[in-house]
Amino acid sequence: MVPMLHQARQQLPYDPIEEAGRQWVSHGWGEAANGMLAITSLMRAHQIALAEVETALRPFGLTFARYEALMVLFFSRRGSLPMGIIGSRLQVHQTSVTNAIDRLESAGLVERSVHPTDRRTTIVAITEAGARLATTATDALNAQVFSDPPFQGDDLNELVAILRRLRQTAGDF
Amino acid sequence: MVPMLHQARQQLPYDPIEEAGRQWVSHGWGEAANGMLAITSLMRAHQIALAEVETALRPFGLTFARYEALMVLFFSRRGSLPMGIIGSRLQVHQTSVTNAIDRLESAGLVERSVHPTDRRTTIVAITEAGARLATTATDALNAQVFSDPPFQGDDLNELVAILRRLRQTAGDF
DNA sequence: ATCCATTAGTCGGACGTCCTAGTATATAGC
DNA sequence: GCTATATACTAGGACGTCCGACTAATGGAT
Repeated sequence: MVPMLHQARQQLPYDPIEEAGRQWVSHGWGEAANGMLAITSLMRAHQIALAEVETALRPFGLTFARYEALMVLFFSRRGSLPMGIIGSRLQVHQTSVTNAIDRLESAGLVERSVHPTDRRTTIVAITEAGARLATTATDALNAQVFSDPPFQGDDLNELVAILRRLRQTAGDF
Repeated sequence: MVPMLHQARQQLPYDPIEEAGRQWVSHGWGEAANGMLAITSLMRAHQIALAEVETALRPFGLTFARYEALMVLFFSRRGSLPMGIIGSRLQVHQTSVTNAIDRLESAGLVERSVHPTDRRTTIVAITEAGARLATTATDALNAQVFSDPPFQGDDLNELVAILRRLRQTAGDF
C-alpha cells in the first residue's frame, strides 16, 4: 500500500541513484546505464508522490486507489459505470477494481447493482455521500499536493509530455 | 506486487489522463490540473516500467525489490552490509528489507550473520550463487529493458534530470 | 554502576496489485 | 435448440510496502 516515508526522509550524503549509474558504467554496462537510471528514478519518484497523496487522503479514509475509482464514477454522466469500464479507465486489473469497490461500498460511498439486461455485469453507482467526499477530498488534494507540485520552471509540463509519449509508446492510447 | 499488464495493454480510444485533465478544468480546479496530471502520469509510468522489469526478472525467480537488494550487496566492497544500510540505500522501510532479505536468504542468495561488536546489528552477505545471479539477471535486464528504453530523442536524459530535481526537492540527498 | 533513551531488527496486520481458477451469463455455430 | 466459446465478475493466494508494537542491545547521564 503506502508510505509516509518516515524512514526514507533521511538525507543521504549522495544520490544513491547516481551512484548506481557509476556502478553500471564501471561494470561495463554503460550502454544500459541511462535506461536503468530512468527506470530507477521513476520508481523513487512514484514512491515520493504516492506518499504525499496518501497523506493528504488519509483523513478522509481514502487511499489513492479508492479515490481514483471514486473520481471515475464522479465524472461519469450517470454517476454509475460497469466494473469493467472502471478497470479500463484506471488501467488496472479487474480484481483490483473488485477490491477497491468492495471497500468503497463498505464505506457507503458507492453501491453495486445488477445490469438490467446483462446479468453478468455489475453496475457501480456513486452515492450522495460518495459525491460529497469526492469533492471534499479533491479540494484537500488540490490544496495540499496538486497546486504546488515540487517542480521548478518548465519541469512540470515537460514531465507530463515525456510521460505521455512513454505511455503512448506502451500502447495506452 | 506486480504486473504483466495483460489487461491494461488494451488500447483506449483516448488518453484517460488527458481526459482527467479536462474534467479538472471543467470543475474549476484548473489551477491544480497540471499537478494532478504530473502525478497521475507518474503513477501510470511506474506501473508500465515495473511490469517490464518484473517480466524480465521472473525467469530468475527474482522481483525488482529483491533484485535491488541483491545489487546493493553485489556493489558493496565486502559483499556484505548491515540491514539498516540496505534500507537507507534502497530508501525503503526497514520491514521491507527484512522481507526481501528473508526471501533472498531462503533462495540461498544471501546469508545473515551477527555483527561482531554490535549484537543488535544483522550483517547480510551475498553468497557466490547470489553474485552469479546478480550478473546473470542484470545481463537480462540490460538486454531486455534498460538498453532500449521507450524514449525518443532527449526524453531519456531529460526525464532523469527532472526526476533528479524532484528527488532533491523531496530531500533524498 | 545503574537507569533510561536510542537504535537495530522482527512480527503481525492492513492494503493494493497481480495471477490463476472458478462461476454465471451471453452469444455464436451448427 | 443445443453446445462451445467468450465475457463479467469474484475468490484465494503471492508479493511488496507501510505502520505500530515488541525485543534486544547499546551508550550516555547521573
